[in-house]
Amino acid sequence: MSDHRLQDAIDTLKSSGVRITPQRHAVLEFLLNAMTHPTADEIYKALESKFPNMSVATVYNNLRVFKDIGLVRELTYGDSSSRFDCNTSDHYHAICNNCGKIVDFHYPSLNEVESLAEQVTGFDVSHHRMEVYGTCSKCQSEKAH
Amino acid sequence: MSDHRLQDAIDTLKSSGVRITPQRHAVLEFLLNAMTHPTADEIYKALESKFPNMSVATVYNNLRVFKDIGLVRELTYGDSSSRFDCNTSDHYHAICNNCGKIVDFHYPSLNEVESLAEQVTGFDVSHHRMEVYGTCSKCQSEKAH
DNA sequence: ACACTAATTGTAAGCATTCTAATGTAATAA
DNA sequence: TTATTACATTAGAATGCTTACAATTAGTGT
Repeated sequence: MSDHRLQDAIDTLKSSGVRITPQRHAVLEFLLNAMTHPTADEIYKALESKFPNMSVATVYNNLRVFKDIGLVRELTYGDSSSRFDCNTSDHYHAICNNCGKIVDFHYPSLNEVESLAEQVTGFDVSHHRMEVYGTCSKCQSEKAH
Repeated sequence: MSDHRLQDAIDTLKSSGVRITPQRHAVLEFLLNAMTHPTADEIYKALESKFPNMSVATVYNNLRVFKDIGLVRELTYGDSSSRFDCNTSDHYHAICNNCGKIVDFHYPSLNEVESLAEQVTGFDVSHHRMEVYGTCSKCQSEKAH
């Protein structure tokens, strides 16, 4: 299932002239299989058993490469470190104020907002971002006690 | 005009048991009059002629106080430092990919999104955030040349 | 296999933000 | 008014994330 997405991503990289190194492959594979939206450090820690000599810089370098090519999105919330999301299909995020959990959800794209913003601000709008914040179901039930 | 908002803000602070110090007053006043969404450092630099001995920590401390009380919102974008917005009325932001300019715009609140997200994710949603990204009119005309 | 060039590594450096301990100051009650 | 108390400010150190750098290593096309 994700083999397909992985192969597609590798093809995209190759056609951009990017070399496929073992570390790069591992970071990409980890991101594609991740159910969460990991930080650079989480990726680094997850791969250090397989690549004991890998540098944090390598993780950051590769994330930047993936981002520039459009394979991953960088998510910046209030907390200190960025998170990375390789799901490039249109979706939004719900973020728990209590535990930080991030859940994806789908919603028809807000094209109207973009076009209204263009009229009002004079911008040439390329994309938008939206998140909802609240309490996840787990934290809700824990608070009930 | 902004005297009114300033006085309201001060009243809110007082009723929360927060003391009005000269530095605090200055940070608040600067934010209320700012047409932009300044960073902590921009506030610090803007006030250093009036308060040569003021510490950066004071700016951060006061911004946190204002934020906790709900007088300002912290905006975290991709760039390194947070920006602060004292316009608590419902509005959204358009951000220029080229020069970083931030322009406010109004749009009917996206309540539907919040309620759909609640159904799909099981979250108890408190609020949402949205931005559109693109090229501002100034950068558009500069690129034309 | 060779050569070319990009990628990785380890560490240092940069930057925004927070922490700490000492000092200062506003508000309150005696 | 004065003493007390709790909160604010200050300066600088410390933290944590991210990037820069120079040297080494290793893909890739021929």
